[in-house]
Amino acid sequence: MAEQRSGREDPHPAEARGEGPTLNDVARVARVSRQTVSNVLNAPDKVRTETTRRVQQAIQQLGYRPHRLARNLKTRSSRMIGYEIARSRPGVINPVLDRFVHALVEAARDDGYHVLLFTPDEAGQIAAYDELVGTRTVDGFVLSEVNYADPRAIALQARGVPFVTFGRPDVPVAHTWIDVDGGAGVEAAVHHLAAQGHQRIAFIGWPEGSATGDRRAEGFGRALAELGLDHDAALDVRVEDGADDGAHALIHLLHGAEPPTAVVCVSDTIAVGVLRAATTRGLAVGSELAVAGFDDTPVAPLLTPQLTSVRQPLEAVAQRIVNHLTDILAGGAGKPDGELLAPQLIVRASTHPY
Amino acid sequence: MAEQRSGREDPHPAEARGEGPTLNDVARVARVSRQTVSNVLNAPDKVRTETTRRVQQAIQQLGYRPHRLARNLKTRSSRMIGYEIARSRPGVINPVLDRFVHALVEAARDDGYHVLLFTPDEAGQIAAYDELVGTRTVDGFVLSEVNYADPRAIALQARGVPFVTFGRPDVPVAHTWIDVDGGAGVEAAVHHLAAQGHQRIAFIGWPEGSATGDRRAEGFGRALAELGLDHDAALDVRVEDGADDGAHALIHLLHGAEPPTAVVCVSDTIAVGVLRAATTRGLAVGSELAVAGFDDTPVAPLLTPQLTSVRQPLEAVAQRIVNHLTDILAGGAGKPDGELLAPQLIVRASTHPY
DNA sequence: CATTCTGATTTGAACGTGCAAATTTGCACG
DNA sequence: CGTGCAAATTTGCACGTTCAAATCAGAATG
Repeated sequence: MAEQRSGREDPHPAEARGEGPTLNDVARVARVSRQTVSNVLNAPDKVRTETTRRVQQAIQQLGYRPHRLARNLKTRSSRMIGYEIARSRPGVINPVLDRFVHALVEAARDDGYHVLLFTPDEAGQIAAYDELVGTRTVDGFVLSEVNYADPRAIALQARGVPFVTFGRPDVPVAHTWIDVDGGAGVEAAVHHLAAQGHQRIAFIGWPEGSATGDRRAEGFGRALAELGLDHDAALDVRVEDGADDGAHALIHLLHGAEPPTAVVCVSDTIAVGVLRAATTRGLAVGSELAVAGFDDTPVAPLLTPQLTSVRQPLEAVAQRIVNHLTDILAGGAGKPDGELLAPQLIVRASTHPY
Repeated sequence: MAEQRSGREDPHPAEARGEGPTLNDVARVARVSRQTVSNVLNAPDKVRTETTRRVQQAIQQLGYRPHRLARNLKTRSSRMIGYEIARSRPGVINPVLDRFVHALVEAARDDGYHVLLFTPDEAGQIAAYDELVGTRTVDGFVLSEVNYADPRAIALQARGVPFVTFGRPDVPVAHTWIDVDGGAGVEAAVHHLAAQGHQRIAFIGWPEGSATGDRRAEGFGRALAELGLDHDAALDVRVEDGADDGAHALIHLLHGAEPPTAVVCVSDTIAVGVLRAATTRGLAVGSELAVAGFDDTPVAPLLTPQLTSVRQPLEAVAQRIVNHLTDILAGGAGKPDGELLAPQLIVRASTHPY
C-alpha cells in the first residue's frame, strides 16, 4: 500500500529511535496532525467524535504516553510537589513520616502531581528550597513541622513560591495552612480521664517555644477550666521529647505532695517512658494510673497496656493540603486561608480503670 | 553605552518574562554565546579560563540556574529515581520507611538524582511503574521488599527498565541487587545468646514463603549447627507478623516440654509481643528469658527492657543501591551483580542476664 | 450561487537546553 | 608574512510538546 503513504515521512519513527512513540507517531497512524492528537488529550471538546475515536485507537495501538518533560517544558510547570523529610532523631518515634507521606503521595496523584522528596541542605535551611525552585524542579512545597515564624515559610513567602503548611503560624499571615487542633486533642483526653473519675490529672509537655507543644498545653489548661478543676502548677511539667525524659517526669510527679492519678503526654514517645516508669514502680497502668499519649504512632497499640492516644487525621490533612496547593498552582488565587481539623481520641487499655 | 549592544537582541529578557534567567540571558551579559555558557557548566575544560571567569560572574549576577526540564528533555533523562512506598499495615512497625527513604534521598542527591515517591496503583502491581517509565518521569527504580520471583522485578527486567533491588532474588537472575545478610544477623543473635550460657534457644519466624523470612530462619539452623546444639523442631515456630502473634507464640513455647530460655524473633513487632507475654507471665526478660528482635526499629530502645535487635545497615544499602543504579543509568553496563552487606547486632538489656 | 460564519484541523513558532558541525581565533613555524 | 593546526567559540538544529494564528470544510444566510 505504498500509495497510501503521504509524501513527507517522519524520518525518525519511534521504533527506529528505540524510544517511546511521540505525538507525531500517533498523528501519522491516525492520519491527523500532531496538534489534533494533543487536543484529543487536552481539549477533547475541540475534536470531532469520529476523529477522537481514530486517534484514541492509534494511541492504544502504539501505547503512546505523553512525554512529561516535553509537556512540562512548554507549560512551564513540573507538576511536582517538594516535601522535605527532616532527619529523624534516634530514640524519637517519628509520628508523621509513614502515614503522612503516604497520604500526601496519594492525594497528589489524584490531582495529577507527584511528590519529590528532599532532605535539608547543610548549606542552609532554605538552600534546598531555592535549588528546587530555581531549577524549576518543583512547582510548590508542602511544609510540615512548621514553628512560629518558620524561616522556610517566610523565605518562600518572600520569593512568591507556592506552598501550604501543615501547622499554623502564630500571627495571621498571608499563606495557606492546614493544622490539627492539638489543644482540642489534649482537651478530649482530659475530659475522657475526668469522665473516668480522675480528679488529679497531670500534663507532660514539651518546653515552651514550639507552636505545636504550646497549643497542646493550652488545651490542657482549657480542659481543666471547663471541668472546674484547678490548674496545679506541680502537675503541669515540661520535658524534652524522649522516653527517658518522660520516665523522669513521671517519677518527679509521683514524688509530689499530691501525685496525679492520670497523665496526659504531649507525645507517644514521652508516654512510652511514663509507661515504663510506672510499670517499674509497680503501678498498674490503667487502674492505678491512667496514661494517654499523642499521635497514635504505630507503637501505641503494641505497648503494654495498649496506649490511649490522640490520633491526627493525617490522611485528611494531606488531602486538604494538596487540594489547596494545587488550587494555588492552578492560579486559582483566592485569598490564603487556614483550616483546622479535629483529632480523634483513640481510647485503649492505658486509660481503662478495669 | 548603546554602541556596545549587539545588533540582534533577545526580544524576551528574563525580567520581562517574569521567569528565571536562561542560558541566553547569561550569554548576553557575559558577551559570549549560549553554548559557551553551557560548556562552562558541562565541559569546563573546553573553555578558556578568562572566559569561564566572565561567565561565572554573569551566572552569579543573574542568579542563573539551569532549567532542569529543558536540560532533561534534551538529554532524554529525568534524573529521577522512583521508589514505591507500600501501604503500611496497621499494627506492624514499618522497619524501613523512615531510615531507608532518608538514606535513599541523600544518596541520590549526592549523585545528582532526586527521589520520586509513588504508591501502588489499584490497576495492577506494575501499572504505576509502566506509567512512570512510559511518561519518562523517572529513569529507573529502587525496589524494596522484593520476594522470590518478584513480579515487579520480572516485569521491569522484561521491559529493559533500569532498577536495583533491596533484597535478592532466589535464582541468579540478570539484575543487580543489594541485600543484607539476614541469616547472618540471626546467627549473630544466636551466638550472642549461646555466649550468655543459653542452651535452649527458640526462633519465632514468619511463615515459609517470604525470601527475607526464610533466609533469617536458615541463619537460625546454621547457628545451632555451628554451636553443636540440636535443632529442636518445637523451638522453631512460624507466625504472622504481629505483636499478638508473637505473644501467642511465646506462650505456646513456654508450654512445651522443655521451654526455651532465649527467643530470637524475626521482627521487632513479634518481639514486642513476646516481651509483653513474658512480662504478663511474670518472667523477667533479660535474666529469666532473653529476647532478641530484628530490624532495630525506633521502638527497640524504648521498650522495657530495651530490646536487643539486629540492625540493618540501611544507609549503606541505600548508598550502594543508588551507586549501582546511577552506574547503570550512566550506561556503565557491566554485568549485573549482587552485594551482600552484614547486619549488626545491637545488644541491649533484653538479652543481658543481669 | 456567492458570502459569511462557525467549527475542525493544520501549520509555524517557541519552551531552554545540549550535541554536532561549522567557524573563528590564537599561535607556532618555515 | 602567509600557512597550518589546535583550541576556543559560535551556529544550526533537535528533543516532544503546547499555544497562537492560519487554513480548511461545511452549513447557514442573503
